[in-house]
Amino acid sequence: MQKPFFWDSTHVDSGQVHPSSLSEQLREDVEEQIVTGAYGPGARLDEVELAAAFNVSRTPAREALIQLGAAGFIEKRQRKGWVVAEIPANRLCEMFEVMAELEAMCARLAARRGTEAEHQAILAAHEACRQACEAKDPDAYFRLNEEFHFAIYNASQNQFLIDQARVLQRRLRPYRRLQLRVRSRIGKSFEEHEAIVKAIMAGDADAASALLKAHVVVQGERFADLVASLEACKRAAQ
Amino acid sequence: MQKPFFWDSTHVDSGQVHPSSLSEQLREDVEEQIVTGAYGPGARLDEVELAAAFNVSRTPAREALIQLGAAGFIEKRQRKGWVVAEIPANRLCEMFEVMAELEAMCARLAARRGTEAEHQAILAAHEACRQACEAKDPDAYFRLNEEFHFAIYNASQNQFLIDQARVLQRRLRPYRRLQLRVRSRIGKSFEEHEAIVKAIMAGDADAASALLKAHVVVQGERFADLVASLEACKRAAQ
DNA sequence: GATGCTATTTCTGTATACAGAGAAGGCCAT
DNA sequence: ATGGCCTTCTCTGTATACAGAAATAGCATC
Repeated sequence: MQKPFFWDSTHVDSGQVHPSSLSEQLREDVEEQIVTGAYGPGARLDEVELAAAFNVSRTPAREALIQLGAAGFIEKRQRKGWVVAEIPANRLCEMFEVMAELEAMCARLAARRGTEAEHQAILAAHEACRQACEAKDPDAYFRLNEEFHFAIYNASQNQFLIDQARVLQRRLRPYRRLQLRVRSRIGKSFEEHEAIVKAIMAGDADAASALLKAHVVVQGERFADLVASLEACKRAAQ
Repeated sequence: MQKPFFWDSTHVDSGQVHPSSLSEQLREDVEEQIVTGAYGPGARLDEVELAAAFNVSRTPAREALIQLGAAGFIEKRQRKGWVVAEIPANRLCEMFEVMAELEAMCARLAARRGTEAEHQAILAAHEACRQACEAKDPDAYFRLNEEFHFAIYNASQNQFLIDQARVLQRRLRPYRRLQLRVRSRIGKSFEEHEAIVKAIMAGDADAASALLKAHVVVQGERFADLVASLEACKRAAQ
């Protein structure tokens, strides 16, 4: 291996306060890989392999895996090491159901007590979505859609809720990405956004909440339709 | 220290599948201490001290702390080690707000799709609460009240929601315990339970949801009233 | 040829050694 | 006496060594 070098200058100068240790660094990197789908569900994460890949010892690798495990991204199978969590379809539906409720809560609070600046941020994110929608750019829409939802979270005036929503959103991210394939969804999605934005701006908390809940739930249901093909793909990939 | 002895027989024979490692064991024990309030907010958790207390090396102690940190129970202060999370009052209010929403969701689903057996379990838990209430036994009520709420979670038919609700309930537990001191609260709480149970049994999802939300929110508000004294107590204890 | 027993290897949890960075405390100078 | 600097000590992150248990494979026996 090598002498413990602690963080080299490539990391200290980043704007982030975070990555003060190799384990943190590793956790972030691997989490990103999982969230973007680079490590698919069921992928093995061997601690010694991981350590070798990052040129560190087993200790930080282990610590990173432990953290990812605690966050639910990976799970430890007895005597089989860590694997990226394979969330069964029904569990995913449950997660979408909860996500819908959290987002609905965000929308309600955003309508009721979001600041003018936060409302403007929602509008701006919405307009960005419009452009991606009109340009029929699914990748851009996927990204901007997330920002739109984040803008709503941010207007809730409840930091804990914001954190929870973002965490769950992140866990669902690799699965939501699948929905890109359903092209017609984008237009529908944008229309729904439009109604949600109107309700929030009008201060109609109940409408905003109901509309956003339906918006997310329909994603979950659309997703459920895709589950079968996902399972098939996964089996084919193995 | 001693030779690595792995789990001694005191742990394997427990019904649990879990505590296959010292770090797990440690995590559970320390979490329990935090949740019951034995380690109050701000308490330092030194990894070498902890290791010594459990007669293990730093490694499992570290791993336990990392897990607790990932779960939000403790936080790492730079150059100051781990301390039990000191959740500011406003953050706690936010957490109660989210808790209320999750529980309301549980109640709605319990009313809508809880099984007969699950409804009976709710009734049974409610009756147990009644006895503790009539016996004016705050400790028993505190415990049975939790079971009542758990019974509602369990009737939601959404395992992910159940898990999330339990996790958040657990994080809030040390703070809810404070409310024991407000004696008059117990009778009120029981009355609210009564209404909630009626709504769930009647299948009135909206009423069940609204009532449970109000029930939790009021706890949060009551709690907020206590915050000042808590802060005072904490400072006095230091 | 199949099955069971044993030996070896691998895997994972734990202990320990080590090194660098901060903090603390003492010393010198002004 | 006080402020700045240097020395030491502690604290924490990382590497590595080690040991026990399970998996695997090879061998022998039926």
